[in-house]
Amino acid sequence: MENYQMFFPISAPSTAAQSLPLNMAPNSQAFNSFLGNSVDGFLGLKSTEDLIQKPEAKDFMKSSQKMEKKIRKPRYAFQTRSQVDILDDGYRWRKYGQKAVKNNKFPRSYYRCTHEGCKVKKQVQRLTKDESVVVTTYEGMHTHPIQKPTDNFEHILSQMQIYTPF
DNA sequence: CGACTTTGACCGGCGC
DNA sequence: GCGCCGGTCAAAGTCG
Repeated sequence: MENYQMFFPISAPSTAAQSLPLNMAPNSQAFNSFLGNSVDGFLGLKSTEDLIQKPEAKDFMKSSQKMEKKIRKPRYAFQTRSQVDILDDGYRWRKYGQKAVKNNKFPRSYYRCTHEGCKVKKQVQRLTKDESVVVTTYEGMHTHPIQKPTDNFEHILSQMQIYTPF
């Protein structure tokens, strides 16, 4: 259970970031325990894998984007306690939208990775229940190295204000 | 001047 | 079929 810290898609020291294909979905037994109310700091993590696939049979002429086989989108949600919405994970994000969320007075922000050919998206939103909690939902995987001058892990942790109960 | 935000419009899916 | 809703586009604005 203490291995969840490697699930952060952030610029962990050197190799950890590259070997982070976010493949924690298969045996996600352990993650269910996160979904309850856990300690402060890292509040939860869940993957919504198969619920996302759309029936896009008729979208075959959506020419602008090549649809590569069946597009199933695994999404991974991280809940962190942070004062700021922008959790700098080492990648560069371009904001492309913002919408109000029902039952939530805070808006949700939509970001896309700016790397060429990288179609990773993420959404950031806060909980109405507890406005100090930020939910970041990642969609897709990065297939390229981190673009920023790598921050070290501790800097990021302090930025996210995570602590572990160990 | 390039990179990124902002923000209303637009669009497709879905429920009624 | 219509209207709501969640997600995306894109033009204009902002910032370093």
